[in-house]
Amino acid sequence: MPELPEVETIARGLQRQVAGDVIESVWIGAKPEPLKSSAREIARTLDGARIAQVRRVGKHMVFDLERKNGNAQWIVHLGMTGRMLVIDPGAEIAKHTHLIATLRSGRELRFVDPRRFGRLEVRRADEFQAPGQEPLDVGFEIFARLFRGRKTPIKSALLNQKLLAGIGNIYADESLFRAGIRPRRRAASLTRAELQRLYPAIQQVLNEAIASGGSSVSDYVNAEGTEGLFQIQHRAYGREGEPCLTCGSPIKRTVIAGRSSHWCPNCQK
DNA sequence: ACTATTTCCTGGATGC
DNA sequence: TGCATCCAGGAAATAG
Repeated sequence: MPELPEVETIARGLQRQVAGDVIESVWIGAKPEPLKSSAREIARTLDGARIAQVRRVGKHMVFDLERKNGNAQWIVHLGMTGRMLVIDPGAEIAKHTHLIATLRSGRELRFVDPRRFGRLEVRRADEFQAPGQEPLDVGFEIFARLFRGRKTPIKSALLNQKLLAGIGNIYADESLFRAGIRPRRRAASLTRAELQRLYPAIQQVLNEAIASGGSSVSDYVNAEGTEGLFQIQHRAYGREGEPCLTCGSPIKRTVIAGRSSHWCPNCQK
């Protein structure tokens, strides 16, 4: 499931491969995502546009587009199973391909998403903003203030994109494990000392995951179709019943806010 | 203003 | 082997 490190990896790959390229034609399938902009509007905006830059904002990918009729942005959210691939036109069209952009270089940009939780949207240039703070950029004081007065479990707060943009279920569990904090703790109950552990834990786990090309748990691959490697370094997520790598206690799994949460009953307080 | 719950969607895993 | 059921989860919608 693409979270910040996976989206960052894909965006870097796309920046390397398609920045400077020009979209010459656009096909949108009959049953695409629930689009946030109309199919016609997306096709019209992409058609003829030069891809100036591809970058990540939260869990979103932003294509900055240069157009004769005014610059624009193509914003892609991959949801659970979305893939944005650069492929040769001859390649077979995978099931659940919802959009194909033909590039001047002769390649194709294909958006594939079986579960259709992804979202596509176009906007005028510079309109799109992250819904919350970037975890890798935010300063500690602003970070600490995000949780003040919040009764919701810290796990839910970390998943709330309006607070921090980019953290999903895997990296929330991994960050809380590293910080030694139980996922069900009320966000406001975290002491300053705990916040001072959580803040670098989030940044470390995200940076290590980016360095490993992300976590491939189910569907995630980068723009070249290659899987990430960080899943083998998970210490909590997906390890229910397995021994804690620190103390040996079996990792527990509980459901918080409808999401499975993995934690060590001994190391996390 | 918050918080919790439900809904969307398909493929893979599981159970009988 | 086949069929039904469950589960995964990001975020918007809905309910409290």
